Amino acid sequence: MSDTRRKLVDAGVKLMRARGYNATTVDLICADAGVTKGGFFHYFKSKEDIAHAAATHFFDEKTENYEAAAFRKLADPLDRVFGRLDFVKETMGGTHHVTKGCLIGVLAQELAFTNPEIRDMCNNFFTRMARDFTHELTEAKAAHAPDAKFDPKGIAQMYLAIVQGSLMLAKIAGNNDVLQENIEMFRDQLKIVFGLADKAADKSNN
Amino acid sequence: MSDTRRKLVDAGVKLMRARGYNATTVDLICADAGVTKGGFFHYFKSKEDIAHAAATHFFDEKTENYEAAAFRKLADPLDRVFGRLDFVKETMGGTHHVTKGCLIGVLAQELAFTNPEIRDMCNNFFTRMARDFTHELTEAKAAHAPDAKFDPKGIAQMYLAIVQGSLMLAKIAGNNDVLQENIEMFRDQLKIVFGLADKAADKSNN
DNA sequence: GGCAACATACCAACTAGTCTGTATGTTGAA
DNA sequence: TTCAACATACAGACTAGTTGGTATGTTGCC
Repeated sequence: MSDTRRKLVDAGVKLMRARGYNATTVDLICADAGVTKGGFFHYFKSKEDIAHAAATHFFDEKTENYEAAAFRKLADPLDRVFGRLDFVKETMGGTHHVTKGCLIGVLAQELAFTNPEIRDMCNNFFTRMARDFTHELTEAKAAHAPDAKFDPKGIAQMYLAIVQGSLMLAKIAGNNDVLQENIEMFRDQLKIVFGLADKAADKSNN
Repeated sequence: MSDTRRKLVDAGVKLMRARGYNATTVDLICADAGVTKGGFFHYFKSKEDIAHAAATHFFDEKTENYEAAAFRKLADPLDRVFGRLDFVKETMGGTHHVTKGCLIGVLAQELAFTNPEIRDMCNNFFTRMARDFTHELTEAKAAHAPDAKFDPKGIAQMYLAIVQGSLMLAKIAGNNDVLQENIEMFRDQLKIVFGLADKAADKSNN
């Protein structure tokens, strides 16, 4: 694919992630990418067009990273479930690296009521994220807790909400502690749900 | 206080909640409030000024609603903890009423990296929300599970993230199911943490 | 020479904020 | 009581700058 197009998409991801959709102007994207307006509109028919491309690229890249991650190759599906949590903790930023947030989340918050196309795209991405985790939870349940009554889909939705909510709070607070702590709490919850915790109340940190 | 000013604040809350900060123009607020530009700039020195006023009004109103809610009068702090969850489920929309989202969350997502003043204000509001719930959890712990090792502050942060994340997902999905389900899952988690669940794995819904 | 891949100049609409004007109080001294 | 002096609460035209998008080049490769 064209190098210019990629530069524009990268700039779009970077800027919209930090500034949202409306505050990211076409000129700003052009400047950041080192491309002129003519170049921009050669590849994208509108600003909304590059938002789609940027979100899709962002999602695809994250998906590829997940597919390629070490935890994906673990034999036991439950190890993959917990491995995912470690992976998120690492990639979404160690304690000293503040998260840049999730582009899908930013677009979703800003455009949910004003741009149906982008809203639907975000909903689609979120649905796919949840579905992916649901599959893994379902396998893990079949292998380790077939009689448990929890709903893998519900857990996956919960996980998505926790990550998205924590990313926002981390962004606002200026550090990743909330994200790290909440993932650990979710891990404890998962352990309980899978019957891996001896004493429930002893598992929370601090 | 001036009726005109209140109309402007109400319009600001309504519009920014739905459209975010940047897509809400001063003219739009004026039109919605039935006030002219001169009137607007008589009461607010800038657009950012009304965003502060709108967010503050939104937060104060929510806070008052919480203070006045029936669950606040329950004698047992643990009843108040669970009562809060019921209250949120009711007020944030029954199944057929789609949430309009949280103004603080919208402003936070959009302006976290571009407007330090508004970011700090949002962080302040979130901190106060978490602190309020932390107090109640601390009391409940002292009364019902003094030996449990869970951290009330961590639980409160988790709750905040779940609510904010779920509100976003509900907005995007166009219905409140995620919010309702996630609050129920959080309730189950709380029960376990407080030692109220007989069998951990049986408590998740569905 | 023809077409893709840009570059440059430009435009109409919009946007936050200003400016001048005016109607309606309020106040305080004669 | 009255009236000048001043304050408050708007109204609405205006401006300087911005924005998404277009129209028209130019350039280099097949």
